[in-house]
Amino acid sequence: MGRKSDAKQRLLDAALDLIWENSYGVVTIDAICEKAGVKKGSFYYFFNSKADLAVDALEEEWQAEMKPKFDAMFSVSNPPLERIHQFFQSAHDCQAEIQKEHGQILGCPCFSLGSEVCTQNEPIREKVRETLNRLSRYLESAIRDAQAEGSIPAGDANVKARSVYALYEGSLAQARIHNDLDPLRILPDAAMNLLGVAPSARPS
Amino acid sequence: MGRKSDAKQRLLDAALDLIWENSYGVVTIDAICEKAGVKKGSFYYFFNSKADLAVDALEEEWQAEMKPKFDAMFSVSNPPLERIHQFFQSAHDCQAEIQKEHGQILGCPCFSLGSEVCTQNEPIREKVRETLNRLSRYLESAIRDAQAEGSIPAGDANVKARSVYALYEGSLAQARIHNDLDPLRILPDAAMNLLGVAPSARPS
DNA sequence: CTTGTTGTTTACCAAACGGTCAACTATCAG
DNA sequence: CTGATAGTTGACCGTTTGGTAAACAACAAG
Repeated sequence: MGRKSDAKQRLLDAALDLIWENSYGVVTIDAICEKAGVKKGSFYYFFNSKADLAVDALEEEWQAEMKPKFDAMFSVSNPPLERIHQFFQSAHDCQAEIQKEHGQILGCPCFSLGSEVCTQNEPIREKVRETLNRLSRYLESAIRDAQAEGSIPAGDANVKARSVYALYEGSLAQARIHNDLDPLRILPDAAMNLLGVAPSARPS
Repeated sequence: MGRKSDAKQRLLDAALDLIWENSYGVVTIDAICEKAGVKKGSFYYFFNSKADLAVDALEEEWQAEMKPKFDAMFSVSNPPLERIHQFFQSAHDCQAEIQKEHGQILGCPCFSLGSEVCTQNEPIREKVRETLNRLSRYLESAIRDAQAEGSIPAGDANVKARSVYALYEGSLAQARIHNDLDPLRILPDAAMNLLGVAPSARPS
């Protein structure tokens, strides 16, 4: 019934790319349409506004890219400290690859977008919050497991997870601002310090 | 010789306020002029562009607000751990006050602005870098002093400072996104954990 | 083949935007 | 008083922007 098209998907991809590389405010609907190879009339057939598109793009990105990746990375079949370490290592490796391609470290699209528009657009803010919370929960669970096996001192796992997560996002943003991988190189060690893991007990 | 005016200062103040509360990209020159009570012709008498104004506003903010504050806070007459603790405590207190006034936590204007425009405007990026480095140096010096007096484990003070600073900025941005003081409440403790300070040896 | 549904295109509009300019005004030095 | 200097104003321009609407094209089910 009716015509088929991948224009909506192309719009989602183009929008995320442009916003990630630049910023939400500076990316125009016209620019998204041009990058996606879609006329503006079609844009408004699929979405009501740029904010609408952004919310959908964030959800898409989580479902298609991030969730599968984190499900694998935080698999319970890995030792908890290994999961956490892998998480930070992967942040470094991903951004290194992005820097090779774009000549620029781009950081975390969700966090950058959230910090930019959280005072201006409630739906986007809510979607960002949701995504960040989902991510933080992976850390929290791994921390709890690490505590259970005794490789991390006791204490509120939720609080610890949010601290570690703040360190993570802060390091990513710093890397973006300086276009320098260094903050991400020292990140795994800093995270272990923050969690109180003895240097001798750390994954490589 | 000639006419006197505080229009330039009013423009700087208005721009910083608007960008801080919203974002760089969404704030128009017209809006800045209106808030400052200045006609657009005068704007272009003082500045060449919005980016120009932003660079000047950042420098102004550093010289007039931040530098004096940090010079006092990181005074060598305070014990080093006290300085660091006070730094994080003040982050909480400042944002609490802002939240009372604006109904919204605004975070660090320099970091938010930097993360937003660093891929689009080199002069702003450079000024942000400079400001962030200046700030990080206060931490680095305090950490070095703390190590010298033995209240913090040894290790590269610069690396430690940048980790702590990433935690700081990440927590501020998180507080902004969630409009929640919680990340800042747990920040002082997290910083002490990150620095490896024994719970018994911490400032109140 | 027809008909309803889904998607595409083009042209268009009004508002907002960045930026310019020439005329005007206040102030101070001599 | 007279310039020169520093700052102000309002009108204006071309472009970009978000947003609309109506005609058109592909497709599938009956």
